[in-house]
Amino acid sequence: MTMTSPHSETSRGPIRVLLADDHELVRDGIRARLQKVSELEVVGEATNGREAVRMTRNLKPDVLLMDVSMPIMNGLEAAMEIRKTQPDVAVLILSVYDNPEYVRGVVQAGARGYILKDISAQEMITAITSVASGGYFFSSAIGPTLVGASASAPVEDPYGLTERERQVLTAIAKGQPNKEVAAALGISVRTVESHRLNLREKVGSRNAAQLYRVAQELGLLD
Amino acid sequence: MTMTSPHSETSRGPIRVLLADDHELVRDGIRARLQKVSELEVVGEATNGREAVRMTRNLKPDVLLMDVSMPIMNGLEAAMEIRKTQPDVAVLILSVYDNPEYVRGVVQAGARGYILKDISAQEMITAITSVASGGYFFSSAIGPTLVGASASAPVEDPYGLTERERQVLTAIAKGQPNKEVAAALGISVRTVESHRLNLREKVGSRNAAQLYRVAQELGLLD
DNA sequence: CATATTCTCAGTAGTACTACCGAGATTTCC
DNA sequence: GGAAATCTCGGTAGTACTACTGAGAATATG
Repeated sequence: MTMTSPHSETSRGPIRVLLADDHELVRDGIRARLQKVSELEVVGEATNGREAVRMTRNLKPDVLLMDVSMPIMNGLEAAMEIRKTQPDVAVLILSVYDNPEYVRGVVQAGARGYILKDISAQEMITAITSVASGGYFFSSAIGPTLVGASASAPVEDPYGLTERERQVLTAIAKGQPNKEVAAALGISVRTVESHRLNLREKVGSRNAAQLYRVAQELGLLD
Repeated sequence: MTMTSPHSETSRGPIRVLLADDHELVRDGIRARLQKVSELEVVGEATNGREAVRMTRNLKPDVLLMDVSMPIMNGLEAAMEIRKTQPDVAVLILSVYDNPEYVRGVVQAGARGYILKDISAQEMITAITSVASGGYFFSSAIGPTLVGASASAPVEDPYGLTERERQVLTAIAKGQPNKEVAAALGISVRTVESHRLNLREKVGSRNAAQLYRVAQELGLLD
């Protein structure tokens, strides 16, 4: 609700950007891109999270463009630290993962945006401008996960569940007791129990309460 | 994953914007704001959702800046229609509600952004540029709800749970059996059972599997 | 101070789930 | 054709959860 004095490039000169990435090549690439635009100014480069936090304190940039995976302190930890100590700095997370399980955590960590490394120069500039002026920006590929749903890609099943097991899991997650699941699938209660046992084994949960989590994780509940 | 040919103002002239709001005053205000920027061009104005859909088809704007509440067809319905028929058009939703229960629905409806009417001119321009270039944009006030959790406001508990009940629910959702919950809270198993019973009664669930859902809904699991 | 709510705990009984074991039928794959 | 996986079902036993009733103690609430 409370705005943290967003940057407005029409009023206060160029947007000051601090880069944080452990790969020099990437930093050079970003710098090359941003140099072409007069509204943006790269004021420093950090090679890990801790350095990013320290440099943010000293340089007071408008935007911190930061990779997630870095040695010593990763981007998420750094983002959390900065939210606490330097809330005026807009953190824009850069990641290679277009399977963005992270997005939720990223926003919770206080970041103002999440962009992928395959983003175009134009989009990157737009993203920086967006977060600098007080908004949240996300790459287009991120969209579906913003609403929690797994959307198009039904999530690569990390547990190796069979089709039948998924059916049973879905029913269980809806709160149906074994008896009803059995009736719904036209099999015996014992069979459902078997599936249930296998399910818990495969996903490593101790009881029914946990199965809901897995069902949701697998996107079986939309 | 698939990009829908995002607009890039460096390559193809001004961003073509279609306005949709049932209040002329608001449209005039937006138009006045956008006119000051050469990269933006207002190509038309609609006064309701149906008109917005039709004009989108004819004018093929890059961005449709649309109010949520409009007569005949509201912004959400229009957004869904446009996603189906004109997926290349980026829909940016304008709303007065800073209590953004809508955000989830807005994104699901296919919109690429959600901004509040108290937004500054600069931010509005940034938002339009953002969605035009393929990203998602959200006003800063929207942030907390992006992650589902209510962040600052601990979610209005719709069930009227007591503090103790929330503690028990949290433990149950983590998969702990009653015995462990009892030990963790320093009470007897019977008491935990009582709480559990009351919980299921209050939230209307039949078994443990469902309780996880509620715990998550209440934001007890972060 | 009376009332209500919350939190605590117990008895009793029934239902549901968990944990093993084994095993036949079917399909898939090499 | 044999191996492997899947789906099916049963026995037995123990643990966990559900359902209902009742009730004392502490804490708000009026």
